[in-house]
Amino acid sequence: MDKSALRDTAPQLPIGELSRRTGVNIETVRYYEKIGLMPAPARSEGGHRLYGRGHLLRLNFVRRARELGFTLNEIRDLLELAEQRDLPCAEARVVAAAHLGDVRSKLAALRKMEEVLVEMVSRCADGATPDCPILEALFDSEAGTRPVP
Amino acid sequence: MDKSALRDTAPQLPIGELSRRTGVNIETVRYYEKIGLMPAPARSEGGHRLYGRGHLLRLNFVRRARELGFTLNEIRDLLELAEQRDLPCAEARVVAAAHLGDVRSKLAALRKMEEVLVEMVSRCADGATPDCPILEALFDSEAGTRPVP
DNA sequence: TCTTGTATCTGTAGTGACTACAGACCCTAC
DNA sequence: GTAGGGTCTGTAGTCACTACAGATACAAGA
Repeated sequence: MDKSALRDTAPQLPIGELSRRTGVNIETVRYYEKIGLMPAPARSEGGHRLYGRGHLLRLNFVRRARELGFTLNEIRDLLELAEQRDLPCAEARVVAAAHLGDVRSKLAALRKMEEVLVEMVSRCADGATPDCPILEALFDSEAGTRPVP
Repeated sequence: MDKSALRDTAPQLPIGELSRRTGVNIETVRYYEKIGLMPAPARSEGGHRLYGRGHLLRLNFVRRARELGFTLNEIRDLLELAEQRDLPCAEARVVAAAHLGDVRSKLAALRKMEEVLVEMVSRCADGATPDCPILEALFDSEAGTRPVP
């Protein structure tokens, strides 16, 4: 891919078109501009934003990275790397690997949650037990209580 | 468990002690009071909050439910159920089962993310490729693009 | 050219679940 | 009485948007 295409900002698309082509909400596009994630585009005489191919590429990048759970700050870093010419790869790998670590700990936490919830719901299978095991489990102050030092 | 203990609000513990015993941050305790998740406790002459056993039970409930990923609104519902005497179980089960559904879809999404990230990071194994496959993958506007209707 | 309907503009405020202050006040132990 | 904690209120910040109000621009048809 030719990264210099990122710099192609020849005014062409209004914001609605950009939004439709990228699947990113109009308000979100403006928000990205406000926080400096998207460069300010050219404007029509009346003040409407006009985007170029570079904006399209960049916004697609952002969307895909968001879908993968990268934070906007991580994406900012990745975009900066993408604009450099010399070996950004090692650094991009660091960002991606760190993020993979995050994803994996979230996965582990969610798997535990799932386990406990399945156990709760199944213990309460008929939904007519007098003392609800779900509420009991949540009230049980022993389980999962932080040790008092 | 005797749920009427929830109503035991005889003033005993200052907020710091409650915080230590439940593992919930002091600021968070005050926040829960502000949004009506915790009932306002008694006060000392000087205006310091004094909590009873009911508050302790309730806050432990909230913490455990948060650890399981319930939202504060879901927890509000569960607490209301817990305070009713007649068969709240079926309803608690509905809340828990819906939440289990949420957890499972988050799990599925995270597993997909993990898969893609692993693939990205491994393709970039040496970190010295001239065209970084991580950045390429993010720029690739075909993959994952919303179909234009 | 005028009108109509849609697109876009700016700016502000709200979401959830907290966290982080500032500046004042209280409480306990020595 | 004083030193050092603990606690008070209120406000603002976080993240990543989303929702609105009220004004203005633009494109297509009559």
